[in-house]
Amino acid sequence: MNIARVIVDVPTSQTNRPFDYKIPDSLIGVVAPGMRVIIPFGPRKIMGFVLEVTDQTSFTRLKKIQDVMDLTPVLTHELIQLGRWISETTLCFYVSAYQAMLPQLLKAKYEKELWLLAEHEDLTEDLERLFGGRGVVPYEEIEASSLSYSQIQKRIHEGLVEVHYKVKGKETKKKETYIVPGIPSHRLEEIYHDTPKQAKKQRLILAFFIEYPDEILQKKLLEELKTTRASLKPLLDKEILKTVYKEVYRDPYQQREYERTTPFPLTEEQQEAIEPVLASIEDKRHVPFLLHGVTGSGKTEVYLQSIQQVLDDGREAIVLVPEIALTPQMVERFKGRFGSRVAVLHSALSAGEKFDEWRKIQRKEVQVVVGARSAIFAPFENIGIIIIDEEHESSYKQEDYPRYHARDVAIERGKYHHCPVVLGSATPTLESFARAQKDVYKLLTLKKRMNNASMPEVELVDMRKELHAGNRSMFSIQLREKIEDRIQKGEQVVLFLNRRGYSTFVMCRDCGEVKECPHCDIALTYHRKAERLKCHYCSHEEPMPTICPSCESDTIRYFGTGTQKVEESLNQLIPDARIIRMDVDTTRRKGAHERLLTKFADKEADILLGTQMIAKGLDFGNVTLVGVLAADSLLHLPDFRSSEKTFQLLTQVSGRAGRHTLPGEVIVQSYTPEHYSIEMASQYDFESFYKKEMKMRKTFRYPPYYFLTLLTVSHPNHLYTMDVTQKIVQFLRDHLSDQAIILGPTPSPLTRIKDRYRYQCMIKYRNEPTLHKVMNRLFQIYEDAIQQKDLQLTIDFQPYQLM
DNA sequence: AGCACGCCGACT
DNA sequence: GTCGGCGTGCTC
Repeated sequence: MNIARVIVDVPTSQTNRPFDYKIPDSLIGVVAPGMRVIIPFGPRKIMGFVLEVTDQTSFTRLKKIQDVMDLTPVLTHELIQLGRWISETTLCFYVSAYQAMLPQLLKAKYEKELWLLAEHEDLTEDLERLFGGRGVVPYEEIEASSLSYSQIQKRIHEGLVEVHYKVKGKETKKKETYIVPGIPSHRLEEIYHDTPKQAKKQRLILAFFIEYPDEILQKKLLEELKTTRASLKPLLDKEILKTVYKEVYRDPYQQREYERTTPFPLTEEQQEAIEPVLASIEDKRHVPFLLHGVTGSGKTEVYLQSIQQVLDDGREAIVLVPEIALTPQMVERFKGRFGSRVAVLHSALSAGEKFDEWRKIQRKEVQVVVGARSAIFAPFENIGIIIIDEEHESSYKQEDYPRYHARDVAIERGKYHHCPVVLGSATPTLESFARAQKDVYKLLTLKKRMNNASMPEVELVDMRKELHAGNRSMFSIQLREKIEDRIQKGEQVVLFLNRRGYSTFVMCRDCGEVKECPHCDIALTYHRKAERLKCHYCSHEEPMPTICPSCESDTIRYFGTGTQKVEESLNQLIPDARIIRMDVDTTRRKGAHERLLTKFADKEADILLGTQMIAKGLDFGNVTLVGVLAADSLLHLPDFRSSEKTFQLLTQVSGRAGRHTLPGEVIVQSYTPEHYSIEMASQYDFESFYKKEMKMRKTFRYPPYYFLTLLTVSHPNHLYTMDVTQKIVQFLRDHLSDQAIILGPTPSPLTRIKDRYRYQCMIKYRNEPTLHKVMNRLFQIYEDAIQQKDLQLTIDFQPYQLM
């Protein structure tokens, strides 16, 4: 067993297969499947993942593994299989799938160095200058020097210098230094007596350890005895004392005290919902559940008690929460119940913090992980339940390579571990609800809110009528009056602005010219603070023009509604309102999100004004009014899910009001209040919406009736892009069944991004068993063009974003 | 990816 | 003739 099968860290189709390596004697028994190793590959050294250890190979001469990067495997047997499944179902490279499962910090980094071989007298003048007395220089320095790479090449051939490759990215654990006695305590006393009186500090330290022979943090010891390392050093040198390094975790939640909660008694409805879940945990049976519960119906308590059962059984739990809802409030609920048995993984953590949380999972020091999408890869080995809260959230689908959906991964893992997967939502996706109707998922329903609270009354306001009545502000009379009323009563208001499709663009009032990004076909967004225009797709930036670049008129202005603008007009309308604005700008700094919410919870403000990020998971008892400023801004996006998204968003936002004892009220402003998604959301009528939307999907042949696959072709040359897309469409027509509907080629909704033209082709199908094979063929056919001509093909099976 | 090998044009 | 352009193929 001295041969390792390794996936190399070179994401190309030619290297997307295992390579065999010999395990050197010194590493036999150390190298194990799931470990990262450093291997020679061609002339360089790179990282690789060990898939398996065998004694078979079809090669006569194997290179040796140079070193291991981990002492324990970073991928479990299950994750190795899962990675293969991901790469095959999403068409990505094996390495990319494995990389996606690990924290960023474990990604290998490469460095090249130039090593001097020759003696000084043999050096050419150019090398003398480059090295300047040193033996090694970073490869990048060549660029900065007057030497060209070809000259260096020559020197390498002459044997004067050599290129060395370094792989970085070993585990970086944060360590703390502890001091312990290196000898038994009776000997300490002897030494104490033998130590001369003038060595005052040394005697002090010895006396300390005679009294407390336990290990102590070096920093603490020095502080306590008011001394420095200088007096510690001789004792360490004589091995009377020893240093011990201990790994410490960068725990962002370490400082915080969580109030412990105990299970609440469940309502009858909750009891009914939890029983099948508990049963499947007990029977170790994989059952996918869809928990459809209205906002405030106590889904979380069902999760918590299911997890409790899993922990009592000695198993582990994964809870996925949308990034945006991973608020301190949410974390608190899990930490409050399970304390230090919980690890939290989300994007606001630093790379080091993420790694440390991951380490706790790997070492089985925690049994529960609460996290965003990528937490689905938590390296647990004995999973008892996987929960996906807010199942409908689009953030569970990764939008770049590998394009996996956390829900699919969860179900795949659930099958492996024979455990239930619970998908929870107040507004499930049509896909999931349809599966529940067909009994693919088992449906559990919570119809009542906790504490018998009623759903807040929703009032639709037709903004067209407001406009005709002469109200040109963005607040209807009703909304404005209600806000004033709540402020007077000392109650709080949440105002929601859906920013997408409502960004502030710049237009000339004279000629109608809209300022667009020179690299992307999209309007630039005006940023007030910097007085600049920015592109949200590439990072292009330019100053706000004072005159129109096309007609030189000075009437160029910005339009649209941002949270800043809403805040301003709110200030004018109700001057004594205290407003907290939450958007990307005000929450960028670490912890800002939490600070603002705490402020609001402490009633230091009357109004919380924000975008998407305030739609989820917030729970403030004093909020009795929710205002939605522009309900239909999502509705007009070129996306077949726009109605569904509108319905979901309105339902979620409405759920923010009246969660406790005070009754809540919601005002929804819209220019199309008669649209079924808005009307049905205002009545909390999911079933009717589901039926109506399903009909639409059937008519237009969209999911869940049809599967979709989106193929995007991009290249800097417009004609070439169109041409390739056309050929691809033809190829697909020739190779897929005549049941498949192939749409295209069409320009992508964003036709040009970063100076690349983008065309797409959409495939709608019900059953195409050869689809993956055909797509693979397609990649093979265009492999050369992709490598050499800068062509890009992206394939997204079951896309969420159609852009 | 990154590198070597190899075959063509334009220069000391 | 040779230096250097980049198309082609390989990495256990």
